[in-house]
Amino acid sequence: MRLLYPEPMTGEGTQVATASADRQAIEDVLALVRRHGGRATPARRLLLNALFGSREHRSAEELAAEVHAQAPDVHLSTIYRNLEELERLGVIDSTRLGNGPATYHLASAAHGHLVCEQCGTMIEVPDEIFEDLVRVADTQYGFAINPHRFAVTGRCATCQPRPNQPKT
Amino acid sequence: MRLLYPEPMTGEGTQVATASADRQAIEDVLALVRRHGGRATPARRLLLNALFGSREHRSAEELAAEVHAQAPDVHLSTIYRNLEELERLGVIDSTRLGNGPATYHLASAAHGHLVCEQCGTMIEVPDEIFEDLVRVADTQYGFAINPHRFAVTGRCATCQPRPNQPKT
DNA sequence: CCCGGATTGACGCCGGTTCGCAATAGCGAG
DNA sequence: CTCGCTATTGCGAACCGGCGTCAATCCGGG
Repeated sequence: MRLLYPEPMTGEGTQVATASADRQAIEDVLALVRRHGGRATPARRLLLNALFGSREHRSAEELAAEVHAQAPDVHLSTIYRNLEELERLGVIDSTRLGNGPATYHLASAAHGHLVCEQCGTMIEVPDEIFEDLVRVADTQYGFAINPHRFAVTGRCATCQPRPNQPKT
Repeated sequence: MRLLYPEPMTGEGTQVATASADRQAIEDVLALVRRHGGRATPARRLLLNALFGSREHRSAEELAAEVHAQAPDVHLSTIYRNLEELERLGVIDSTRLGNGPATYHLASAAHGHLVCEQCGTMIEVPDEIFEDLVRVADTQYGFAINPHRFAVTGRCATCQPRPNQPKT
């Protein structure tokens, strides 16, 4: 009935252990959750573990898979509910890239996304490239752009309609 | 069994007739379709009618509803197939705003979109505000942005955290 | 007028996400 | 340590937009 918590030394063999710095960050997040009337549950911890474990973009299903590796009966809907909660608290960002599932990552690793509408390649870009757009949207429309929640679509370098063989 | 075609003078009473300029444009599109090996079908015409009828953004279902007003048995999947086809031919653009259904509009009415992630308000903006972003993405990443296919999310003027709430 | 291929309607499936409900379990108070 | 309140969970089914299959139907060039 217990031992659901990620114990300090679990990482034997295949499992990549969460770094201790992350471990601390996770506790901080849980403290934040508690401060907002929430509770620290195993599922929550495991999800945070997965989120902190690697900084990459992952879909709800992928995160669920990771959580399941340690607690197979955490339900998908629980994952979704916790992701929603964590997003409300500003801990993570969710981004909808193209038509596929939404992807989630820590808000601290914030950045924009360029997604090729042909091959699906995703390029992470620093927020600075949105500076001008942000400014114009603000001054002209009073609109505050959040560059982390949407994907900029277009064609990546290799998928562009080439001027076929311009200069041999 | 017949009379599915929008006859030249149908617009009596409640139905808003498609303007004759649009009527011409529709024929042009159909000519284009034919040139690409496609055919001019009643469903196609009605869908174009709906698209030209008003320049606003509409979802597949909304367009279907409009088509159904004149031909109730046009199937939704036919709408989707035709929308897809028309997009391939460059006649229309589809844009995914937020989580809802995709919206479609004539490519000739091309523009960008700012969507408030709180109230859902959508602001149409001229392509020019993307100029800088387009340039930077191109020079730095070789990425050719298409500003018509995605929505820029953020907070509209009325949904922004007010300045009288200094987050102390 | 005929024929082949484009198009259609019917139907059901799909992936991603959400909802309703009853059971479970944090955690602060006592 | 126990208790109780309520947040949270598991479960399953619903939901939603969209797409695939297939046989029947229609367009339109010859």
